[in-house]
Amino acid sequence: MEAPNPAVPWDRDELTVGDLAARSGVSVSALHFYERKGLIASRRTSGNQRRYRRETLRRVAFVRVSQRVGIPLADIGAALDTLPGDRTPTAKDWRRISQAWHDDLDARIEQLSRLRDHLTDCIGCGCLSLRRCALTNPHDELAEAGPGPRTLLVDGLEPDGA
Amino acid sequence: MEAPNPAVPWDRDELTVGDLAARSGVSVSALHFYERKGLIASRRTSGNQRRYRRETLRRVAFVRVSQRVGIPLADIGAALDTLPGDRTPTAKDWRRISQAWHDDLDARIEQLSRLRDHLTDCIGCGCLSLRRCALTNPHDELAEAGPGPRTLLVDGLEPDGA
DNA sequence: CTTTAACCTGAACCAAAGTTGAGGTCAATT
DNA sequence: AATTGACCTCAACTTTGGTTCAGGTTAAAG
Repeated sequence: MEAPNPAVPWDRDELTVGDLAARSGVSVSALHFYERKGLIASRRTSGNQRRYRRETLRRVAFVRVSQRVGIPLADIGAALDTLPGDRTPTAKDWRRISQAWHDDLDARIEQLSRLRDHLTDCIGCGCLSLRRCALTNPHDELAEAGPGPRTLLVDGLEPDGA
Repeated sequence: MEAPNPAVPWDRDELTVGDLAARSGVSVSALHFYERKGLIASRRTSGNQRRYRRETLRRVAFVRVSQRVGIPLADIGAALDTLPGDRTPTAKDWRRISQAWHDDLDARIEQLSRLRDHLTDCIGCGCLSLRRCALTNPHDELAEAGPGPRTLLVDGLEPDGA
């Protein structure tokens, strides 16, 4: 049993979407979604079913790890696009694209730490006064993405009876 | 000029939505939105226009600061709901509810730091192997909110030719 | 008194990251 | 051959934090 059978319609090195879901822990619908977004790819059987290369497992793992780091799917896709298309990515390839996330994490940790320290100041002085508090004043840009809701304008506020 | 005029239709301690927008830096549409969500409140003039108490400025400032910290509006609203309804909140009140964000930031910074260090491990070993890598294995729960995409299940993966 | 700026409501729309459901096909087992 | 479970597509729906638009009212200034 389990002898290599060249007649099976798909190499047992290929995974069905259900296999991939079970082994990656990602739902089938999410895998379809990732594929629509170009994060993973499949070939189709004669019956139009997806077959994934084993390598895809690693890609999905990378996607999930990256999401935990807080990277949006679009950026993850861009990183995956820098992997070589002509050969299976090596450990070195993965190391390279992971390094970007590491740097990103460093930066975000530092921003959050600064934010926390400012918050401590503000708690200390009890202010939350728009004019004085650095927190309301995002001169250091943080989270300035998306359809922005205007910048905070902050002057002329102090005589706040409340 | 500027003598206290008791006949003006609204106390100059009240702000129109435009005033509040200008002074807080938040758009009018966002203020409407915050009001629908119960984060701020207004009285209405006879002509159905909003008038905000000056105190509202501080609430809006708190909302924006909290958003920078990464707190969702619903949680901000819940925090604001713990402020006294019968009197104007004091500096001590603001300090109290800000403290929660500080603790939250601390926790998130620590989680991100752990994540970064795990990532360093994984970069070091080049693995991203689902079985070995702690990153893919969110036993320490992080970002497990929302309609969750199942937990990662991770065993039986190693013989990955890719 | 008229004009204009600011205000009102409600509905529709945006992105992200999927989920859910309907209606239909494929494949493996009995 | 029939059944069952896994698969397919497409469309609609979810949440968060708003923005934009249409159509109509109010208020302040000239």
